[in-house]
Amino acid sequence: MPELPEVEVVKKSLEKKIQNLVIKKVKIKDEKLRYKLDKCEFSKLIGQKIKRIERRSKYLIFTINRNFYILAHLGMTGKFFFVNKKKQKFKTSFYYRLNTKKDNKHDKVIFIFKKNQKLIFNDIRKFGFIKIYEKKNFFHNSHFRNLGPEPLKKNFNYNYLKKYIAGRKRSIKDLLMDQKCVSGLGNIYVNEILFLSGINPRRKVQRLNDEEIERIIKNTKKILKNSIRLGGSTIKDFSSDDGKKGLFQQNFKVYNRKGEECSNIDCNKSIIKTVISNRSTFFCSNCQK
DNA sequence: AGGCATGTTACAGG
DNA sequence: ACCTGTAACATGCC
Repeated sequence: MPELPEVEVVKKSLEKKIQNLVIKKVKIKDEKLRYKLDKCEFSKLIGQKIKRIERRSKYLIFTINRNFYILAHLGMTGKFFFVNKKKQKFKTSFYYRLNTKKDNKHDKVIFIFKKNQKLIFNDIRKFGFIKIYEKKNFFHNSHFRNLGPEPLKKNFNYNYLKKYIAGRKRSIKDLLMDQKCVSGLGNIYVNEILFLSGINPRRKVQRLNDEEIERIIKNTKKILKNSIRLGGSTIKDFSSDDGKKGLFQQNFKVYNRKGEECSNIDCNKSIIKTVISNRSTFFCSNCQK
């Protein structure tokens, strides 16, 4: 699920459901995630209230009673489920039937609240993590130390990117995926941003002109906002039955569209797939120079 | 069977 | 010390 828009959608959805709930119990079903889960650390949360949830880059931050923080990252396949009093199970904003067999196979952590309400962290590929921090240790944690600006904030702007590019020789695709430059973008959205900007993903950053840098900034914000509005992207199709799954994938112009005709009106070339910085890269060689 | 998948980071070499 | 590229992590799907 997990580039900035998806994490933002999860945040908004969870916020409504678990804010001010008191953690009665924590069950660790499988301690093997990117970082091994520590049962002792999690037991400190019992009796504490979840005050609020925030997002930084692709990380979720749960503030617990002003004493602790929970830091979570979804990796490639991490998900949160909420089970309410009526045993209805929700995946972020997507409604799920309970007990659809294998959907609990990769449950890792279950937080239990009053009236048997639950928050479940589930992760198939185990690239995600959940860590507990005491407040005093949280702000200089290793995950945040090297993060660049939030792409939707004002400090991600022309002047910033122009300065960042100076002296670097990488491709623009590589740069936008680097969390030190700007934090929260991933492979899908970078492909889409460069298509909308008409810039070839292999282009070296030192060869971008001022107008192109400005265009990249504007289009980054535009695509992220639009995706959040549509509930993010859902690549594998889930059996949701309230129609509220993420819809942005229907707006993909290049990602996963190898061989399809370019969506620009006056272009009949087909989308090319290649590899840049170890990741699948899609673009139109006619529209992206 | 083999290749590929929305991410991060440790490490090597320049 | 900084910059860049590669491999590794784990599981499922096509």
